[in-house]
Amino acid sequence: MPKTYDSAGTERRWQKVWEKSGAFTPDPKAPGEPFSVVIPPPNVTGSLHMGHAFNTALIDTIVRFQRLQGKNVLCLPGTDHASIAVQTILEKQLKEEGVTPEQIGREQFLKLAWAWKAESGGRIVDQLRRLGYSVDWSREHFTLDKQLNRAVTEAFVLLHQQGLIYRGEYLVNWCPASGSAVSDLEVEMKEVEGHLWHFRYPLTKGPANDGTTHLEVATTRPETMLGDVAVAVNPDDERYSHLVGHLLTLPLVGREIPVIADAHVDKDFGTGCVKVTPAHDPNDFAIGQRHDLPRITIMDKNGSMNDQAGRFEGLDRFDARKAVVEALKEEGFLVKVESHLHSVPYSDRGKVPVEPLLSTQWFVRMEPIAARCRAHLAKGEPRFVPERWEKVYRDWLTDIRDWCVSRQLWWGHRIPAWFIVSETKGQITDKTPYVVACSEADALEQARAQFGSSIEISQDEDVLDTWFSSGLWPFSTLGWPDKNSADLDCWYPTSTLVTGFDIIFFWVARMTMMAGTFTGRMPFADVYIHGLVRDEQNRKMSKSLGNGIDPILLIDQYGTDALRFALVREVAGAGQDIRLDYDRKKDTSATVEASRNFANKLWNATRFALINLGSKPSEYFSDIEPSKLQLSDRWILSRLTRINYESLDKYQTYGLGDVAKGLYEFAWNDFCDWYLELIKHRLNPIEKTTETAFADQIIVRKVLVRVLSEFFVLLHPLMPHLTEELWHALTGSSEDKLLSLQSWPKGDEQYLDDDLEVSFGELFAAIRLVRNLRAVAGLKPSQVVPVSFITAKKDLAETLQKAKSDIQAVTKASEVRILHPTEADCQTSVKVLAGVSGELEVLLPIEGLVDLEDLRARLEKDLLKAEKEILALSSRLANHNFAQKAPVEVVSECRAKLAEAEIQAGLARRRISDLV
RNA sequence: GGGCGAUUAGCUCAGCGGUAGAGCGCCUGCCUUACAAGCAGGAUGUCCCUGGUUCGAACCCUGGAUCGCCCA
Repeated sequence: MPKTYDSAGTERRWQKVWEKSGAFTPDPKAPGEPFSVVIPPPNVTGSLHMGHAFNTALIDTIVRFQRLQGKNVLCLPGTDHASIAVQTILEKQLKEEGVTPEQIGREQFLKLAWAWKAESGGRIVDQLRRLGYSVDWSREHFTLDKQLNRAVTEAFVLLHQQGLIYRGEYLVNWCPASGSAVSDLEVEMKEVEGHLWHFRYPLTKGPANDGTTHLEVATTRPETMLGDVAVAVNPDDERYSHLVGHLLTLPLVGREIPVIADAHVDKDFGTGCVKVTPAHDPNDFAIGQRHDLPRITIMDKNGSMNDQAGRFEGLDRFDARKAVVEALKEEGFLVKVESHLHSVPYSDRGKVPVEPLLSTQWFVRMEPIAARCRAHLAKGEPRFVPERWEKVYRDWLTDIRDWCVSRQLWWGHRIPAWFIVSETKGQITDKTPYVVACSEADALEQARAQFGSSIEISQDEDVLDTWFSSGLWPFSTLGWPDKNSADLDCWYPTSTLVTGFDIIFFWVARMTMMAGTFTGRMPFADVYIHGLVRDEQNRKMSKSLGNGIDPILLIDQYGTDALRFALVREVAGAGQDIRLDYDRKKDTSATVEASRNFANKLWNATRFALINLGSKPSEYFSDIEPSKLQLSDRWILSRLTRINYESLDKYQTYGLGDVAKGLYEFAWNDFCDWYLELIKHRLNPIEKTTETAFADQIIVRKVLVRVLSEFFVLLHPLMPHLTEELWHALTGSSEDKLLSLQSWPKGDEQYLDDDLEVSFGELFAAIRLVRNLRAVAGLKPSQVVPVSFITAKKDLAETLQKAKSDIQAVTKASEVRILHPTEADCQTSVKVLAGVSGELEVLLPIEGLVDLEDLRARLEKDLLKAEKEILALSSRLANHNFAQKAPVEVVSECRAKLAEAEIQAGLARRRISDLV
């Protein structure tokens, strides 16, 4: 074995072996409780980012753990077609070539899109493989593949049959950049420093009774005044109530518009007069509905002014704003301009302000669907981890709005609706009748039944929101709508969904709604919500900021296992964002490097074991006879059992960060730093020939392989490649026997020993003290000196006595003596180096080498600490309330501590006076 | 406007009623035949502020500050 672990070669090799073995391709008929996870399908928009790596690390850890529990585990992979994102990329590419999508046509465009999918999707799938994802690639799906298209079509038709889909003219969020409607969720509100313009709208029939000649309105969007159809005031606003019903003349346009009263107008905002533009503002749209006002659209779908805008026709919406303000100013209607901070809706994808635009779209009626989810949630379905996200989810379901599902794009699931165009002279208008069907043939049949045989139909040009297909993901990928799918029977509902909080509404809620509607069940039992990976400045990683950290770069440098371990280890506070440190100049990450070092540590610990196991390591995988164990063996076996139980518990309750931390500490501190050091002298006994030394060598080898081989199972979900490699190296198993498919070790309860672990804590403190004194004395590692331990504590003395040879080895002692304070020789040695730990004194009899002042300072520090503790403890005990009200065990513990501190102080004092 | 989260060592974070921890960084000494990606030893904190509950608060409750997020 080489001295350092080669992650790259090892990882690649096991990834191939795993995939070839079919270990992760489960059989629905196999025994074992089913456990299933569908992965959040990454968009085929480029390459994997750190968020995917994080999500993958968590899912794969869970899934591999469940496999070790003997479950029949399916982890189903796939990718998402991401309509808008992909279409945007392609359009940009075409634009560079000077071509528009319209010029090449739908068919050709889709060919390009599929080519893009093949390339980008392929790259992403390769990257998922490099993360060591133990998914079943034979069941891979793409949200736009045939099977899923069938599911989407079926779902749309069923929703339509149930009256949950409707088509209508509404104000939608129009993204001029992508040329499509987007849903409410795809709109992001941004605080923008804008202006509030005040205009004067004159009364049409001259001054009113009180002499009023005009009303003053305030707006943040002056260009929309071209589409104004009224001015609204609050009915309780005495300033204007007498004017309600009067007509105003709209400047620049000349249209006569009424003054109306509407309770939703805020009297205190601006002038209390609101211009009403139903076709361009959601609030105004509502006012328009209440007052039966006309809707005048003044913009086209590119965001420029249409023929309703008169002389402003053709101007882009932002240029039109300037022009309208200028014109109003020239004609004397502009009163004033104020700075004004307000929220502007931006398109998530297009990164431009969304335009509320009147258009005919398809909608899903959400309330009845959401109500079903709320009923499930009341029964705890699904269960959110951490719990607090449940409220977020419930609140959204409670105040839900209908979902605009049509997108004016080509890349996506085409809406299965056909217009009977012959009814409207070959044109598709808002009034054209339509049928919804699973196929064109069905549609034609339906249409003929309704409208006669000589009709012509034409399919809707639009596609569905990508999330519509993602919403079906947990069951469409398992075979729905097929009635008899073995996969669906076995693995649906799925066990756990793991995803970021940022898509609870987009995805989690859509899946529960779709699943509730089509399967009558919630699609997963648990939802494990994690945070986002942020950059070193705590910023969200994003393409536009260019602050993403490429996981592959870190994998190349430190290995997949190191990256995975680092990510999971940081996640202890579940649901919290994690910040990954990163040096952009050097492309290094100290956090991941630390995990890489951990991997290397384990590599070397195994290497050490193999060096010391002789020619046939496999001989030591046999039962351990407890009677032959030494104290340190019992101690490490106790620790092993404990970490086994703790890890099991934490894995099951999604405490993955705790598992990682616990295993790290066990391996590095308990096993490497202590146990391996304690047994070195037994593995290489000086008197190799004696019977007892030989027998002891065998037992220690057995313990060594037991601890390591079990530990590899416990760690395997977190560092799959490394553990698979080391487990094979240690056990000598052939490649067709995989650690990935082993069982979780049940843990040997007989070794759990609290008292032993406590006394080993004291033992370690004593050893540290010796080392410390050696450092003070400036002793070279090679110099051996005798060491005396003096204590009145019986059990501690016993432990020390039993571990005497171990202590001698790790303290480089020529001789170890364990003495009771009454024994004379400890009193007489004046020229010694002494230290105090708890109720234990340590003496190193060496002369001349010591800096006495250094030692005095040390002892005085010890004394001070002890005295401080005595003060704190005794004053607490002096408090009657404490003695009376605190639990007895706390009080007695306090007394014990005080006694110990007093002994310690006494020892320190005496040693100081001995120094002279 | 409503809600959620965070605030602990220089940095990243654990701890969530019994008097403060880890990793990294830092200081000192070591190439001690598993590992210098390492070993041994060491230093480091008004646990954001404010009241309160309690024998006892980093932890629970009031109020506030700062930062971040979600929904209107």
